[in-house]
Amino acid sequence: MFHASEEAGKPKFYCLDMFPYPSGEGLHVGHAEGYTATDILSRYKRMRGFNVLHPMGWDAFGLPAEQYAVRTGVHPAKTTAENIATFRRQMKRLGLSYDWEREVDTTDPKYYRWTQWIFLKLFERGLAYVAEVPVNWCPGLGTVLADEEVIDGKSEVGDFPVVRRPMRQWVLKITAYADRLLEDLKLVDWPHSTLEMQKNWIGRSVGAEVDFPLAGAKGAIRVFTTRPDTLFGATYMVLAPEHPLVEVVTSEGQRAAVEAYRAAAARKSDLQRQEEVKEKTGVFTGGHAINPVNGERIPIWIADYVLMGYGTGAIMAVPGHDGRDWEFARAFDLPIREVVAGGDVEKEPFVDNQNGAVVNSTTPDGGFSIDGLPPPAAIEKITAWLEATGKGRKAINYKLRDWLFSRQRYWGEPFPIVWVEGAPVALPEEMLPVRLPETDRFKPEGTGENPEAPLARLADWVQTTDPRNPKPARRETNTMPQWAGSCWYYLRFLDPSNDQALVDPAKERYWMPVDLYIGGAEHAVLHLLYARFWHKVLHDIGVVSTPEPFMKLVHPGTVLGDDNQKMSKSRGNVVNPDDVIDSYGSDAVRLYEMFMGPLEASKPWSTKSVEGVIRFLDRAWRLVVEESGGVSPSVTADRPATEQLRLLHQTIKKVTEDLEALRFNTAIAQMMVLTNELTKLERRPRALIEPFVLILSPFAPHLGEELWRRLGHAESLAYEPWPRWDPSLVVEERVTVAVQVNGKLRATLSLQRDAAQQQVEAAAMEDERVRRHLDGGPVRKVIYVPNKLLNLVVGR
RNA sequence: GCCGGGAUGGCGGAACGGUAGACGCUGCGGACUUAAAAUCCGCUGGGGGAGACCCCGUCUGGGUUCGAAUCCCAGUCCCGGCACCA
Repeated sequence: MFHASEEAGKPKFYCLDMFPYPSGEGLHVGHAEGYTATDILSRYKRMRGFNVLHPMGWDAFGLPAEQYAVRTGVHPAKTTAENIATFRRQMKRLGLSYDWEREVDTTDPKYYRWTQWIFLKLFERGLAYVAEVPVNWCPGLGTVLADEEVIDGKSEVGDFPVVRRPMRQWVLKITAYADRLLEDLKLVDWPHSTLEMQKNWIGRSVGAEVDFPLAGAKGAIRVFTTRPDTLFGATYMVLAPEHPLVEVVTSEGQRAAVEAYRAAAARKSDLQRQEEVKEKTGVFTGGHAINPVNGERIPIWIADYVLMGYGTGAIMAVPGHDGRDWEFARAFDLPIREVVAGGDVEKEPFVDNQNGAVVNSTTPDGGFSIDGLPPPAAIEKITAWLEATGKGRKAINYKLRDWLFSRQRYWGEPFPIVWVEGAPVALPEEMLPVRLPETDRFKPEGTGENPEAPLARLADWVQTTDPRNPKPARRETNTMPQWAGSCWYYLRFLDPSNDQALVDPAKERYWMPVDLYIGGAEHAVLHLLYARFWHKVLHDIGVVSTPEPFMKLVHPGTVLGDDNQKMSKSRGNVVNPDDVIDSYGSDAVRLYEMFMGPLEASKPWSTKSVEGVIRFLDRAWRLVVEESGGVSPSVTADRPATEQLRLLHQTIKKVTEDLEALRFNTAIAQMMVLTNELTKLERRPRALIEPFVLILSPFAPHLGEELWRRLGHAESLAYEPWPRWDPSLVVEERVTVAVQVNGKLRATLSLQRDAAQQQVEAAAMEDERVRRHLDGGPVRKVIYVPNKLLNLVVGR
């Protein structure tokens, strides 16, 4: 019934929900909110003549099913299939009009074959590589985690401690796309906060790289700074503890202290590091470097407030104009020098990079100076000079790191990679999919010292041959993270059973991009950034035609418990949609989800208020059906009165406009107004009732269809044309004009529409409530807004 | 600390710079009923008044304007994100 196919000449509408991880808990009322919104819109768009694609699928690889398997021995595939069945049943019960022929499941080999295929493309293009990288190792989970999966030094899943350690891992070069990921945010209509979060996550900053030659040794320390205007204020340098030059610069006398500090830093968990942010720690290396702008010999320290992963892993410290350097200098009694006037650097760092004037910044030979300039101009001038003299250059840095892409888990996509003599070799496309092998041991048994993925134990599977020749090879035993499958599922919906290509190009061009994407704000940086990255790679290799996948994005607000707290089992305030449907019906759940408040706002669930929307649905039912079940005799073939028609058309207009703007709550309120009026009538013209049933139907499809049938229609209303409103019928003949005296409301007058101003003034002057406040004084000024308001200004 | 978003009756929420509180919940009163439920009708921001009406009111304090919930400035509190990113 809701199958979509490409139809030339019909406008398309791709309406997508973020597909869920099918957890054992089943659907909750938070899911139902977003799904109802897209469903209402899909139904509305169908009636507006759009060719609507509205699919659903399962992000079914994931940790909970695997952990359940570890505990119980039940294969995750089995658990997953059961959970999917539950989700599907609940969705059907809610009347969600998905095209179920397009259902996809990321754990299906026919699906992950193409996930693996995309990985091969990434590998071919050098965007997937293996590296010894410092990773977030989570002993509790026996696996590594991406930065984004670590919250406050603990795993996002399970809340286990996480430590940093170097490990050989697959990494995707998302940083190669940093600029485009940032730039193309201009192309999409997304919530402001999400755009900001992505921008901050990418974290582009413009500055300069400057080389500080070592004193008494070969080489130089390269630093990145956004404040080259403060170069003359650098009084010391700091290397990250892991920085390779630490070996070189450390003096014999300091070696023991430096080694001890490095060892301690390596052992620290992220959590510990964070807790210690308040107090700066560090050790002098004994080495010195030469400040290239003034030839000064400055000491080199190591400290863990400098991170190896950002910039060059080394900084020039300008304590006068940087908060962290200032604290460090105070803690270790290092000199603080003012090079931008405007504050008092003895009391606090002066970090304003817009205002102030550069001072003490002239080369010893007097040949170059930025003194007197405000920081922005100084930055420009000195950067050009650094470049000209070969001491440095303009540079751009990103906070975004490459994406750690391997996990030591069973329940994920295997990599289409084998290892031959220590080198990764891509399997040819024809060998896909690389199926996940069967096992009954799901637990990662790795330790921090010797991480071992569950797949590594399956010797028969691991041992294989080089695809190019008979040489022995070992399979990659890590699996992909859960994000992999969700990076491109919106493309598979377009062509879900194609075994020749990820998606047929003609279908891709027809449906893409996604017109409306609804899903949780918790994916603002993770899923949405990764998916955009893959999409751009697919764009580069010609698989997709659009630069961005999701044009409009909306995050439904969190549905809170009736105690205004986040729903959680421990609080006991979780509402199960199945229960609510049992007692009130699915149309009531749909309607209430939308009536609670604006889609994007967080709002508390109130079962009491569900009864309010039930009353509305009952009233709508009784407009048409009498107690015996037959069509009510009050439904007549009468011509509706003008006033009745006006309210109908006002309602059609408001509901239509509100739907386009996703204001479901106010659309429902307007339909309640109409219902209340129709209820009062003893004779209800069919010409009023039928359009009302049609505009109600996207919200309450079960009720809508039933009423439509009883009104004598054999066909479903799902593809009936959406009612139109007549603009001339919408305007009222009589209007209420507010009369103010000095801006305060004193009276309201009911007048003929478009009355002349003199007429309105005259009527106002006669009104006792107005005259009383005019107090005999002259009317100094009159403001008149036609059909709305008259403001009389009196007094001096 | 930085970034983003909020704050309106007893509650959820409406409101192009122009009648604050639509719609719903709750509560109160009435009709129907032997009675109750359901349903239907009315009232329901605070204060004063017999009433006509009047005063106050959209987090706080200033400002712009004939007129501010709405725009500007300063602040308080709440929610979300980031957090030693040089």
